[in-house]
Amino acid sequence: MIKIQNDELDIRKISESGQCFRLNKTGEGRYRLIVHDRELTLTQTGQNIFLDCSQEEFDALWRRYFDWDTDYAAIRISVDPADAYLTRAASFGSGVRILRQDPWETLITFILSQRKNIPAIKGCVELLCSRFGEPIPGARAFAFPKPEALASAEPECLLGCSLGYRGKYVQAAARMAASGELDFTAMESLPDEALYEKLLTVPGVGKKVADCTMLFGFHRLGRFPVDVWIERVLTREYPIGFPLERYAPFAGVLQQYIFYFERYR
DNA sequence: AACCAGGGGTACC
DNA sequence: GGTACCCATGGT
Repeated sequence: MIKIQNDELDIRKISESGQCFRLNKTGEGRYRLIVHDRELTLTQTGQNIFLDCSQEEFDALWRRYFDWDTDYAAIRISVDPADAYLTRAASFGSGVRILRQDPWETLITFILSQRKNIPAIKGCVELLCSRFGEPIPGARAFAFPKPEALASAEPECLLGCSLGYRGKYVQAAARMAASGELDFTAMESLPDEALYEKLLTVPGVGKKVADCTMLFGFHRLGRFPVDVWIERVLTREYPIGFPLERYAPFAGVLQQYIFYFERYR
């Protein structure tokens, strides 16, 4: 058990932010996070966050996962003071960070996010993991399935995970990943536009899912996914357009603040 | 460019 | 306990 402190890290807000579907509340101020083959229990009271891991594990894994070295306070301070809406949204969303999730898992979870609400997405993801993922020793939890496991899955079994018409997209993406046609390591080093084009070749991936995969899975902080919530804000608050250029290197962080603000204010 | 896809969550009655 | 409506959309 270790204690960490960071004014710009709010576990509750991140769990509600809709970027990660395996960070869930298990009790008062208590959360469970599953990443790769590890389960982490987090407890937050005010500024203090307790993690049930060693300092070595934190340094080796979680520090990077929580994007510890990005200065979110500086990003919030850079917001144009004349932009009252964005100032309010960034303040309300402070503590939200962009997690460094696994690109493969991010791609699949956002493919199956289409036309689903967040609780429904979480349910689907857990079903997929319990049926196709490896059990995590001593954790009563399952890792996210590997591409091979989903590539060879019986279609009926995928449908049993409430994937609906998304089942065929998930399987096609899994086969592309298993065959090496989608090489996530190689994709890491592609420039934004090339990565975007590559993701759009995956069945079931349009602009929104490609942008979410880039932002949450490849940590391309400049990407600005536009979903129904953001669309409403753009038409209501930014009729002449959102100043994307001004915030180009980290527009995605502001998108997260806006999304969180719109959903929970 | 309008329309459909499968089905679960949720508000409202 | 019905039920109408919504949902971090993409494909046709």
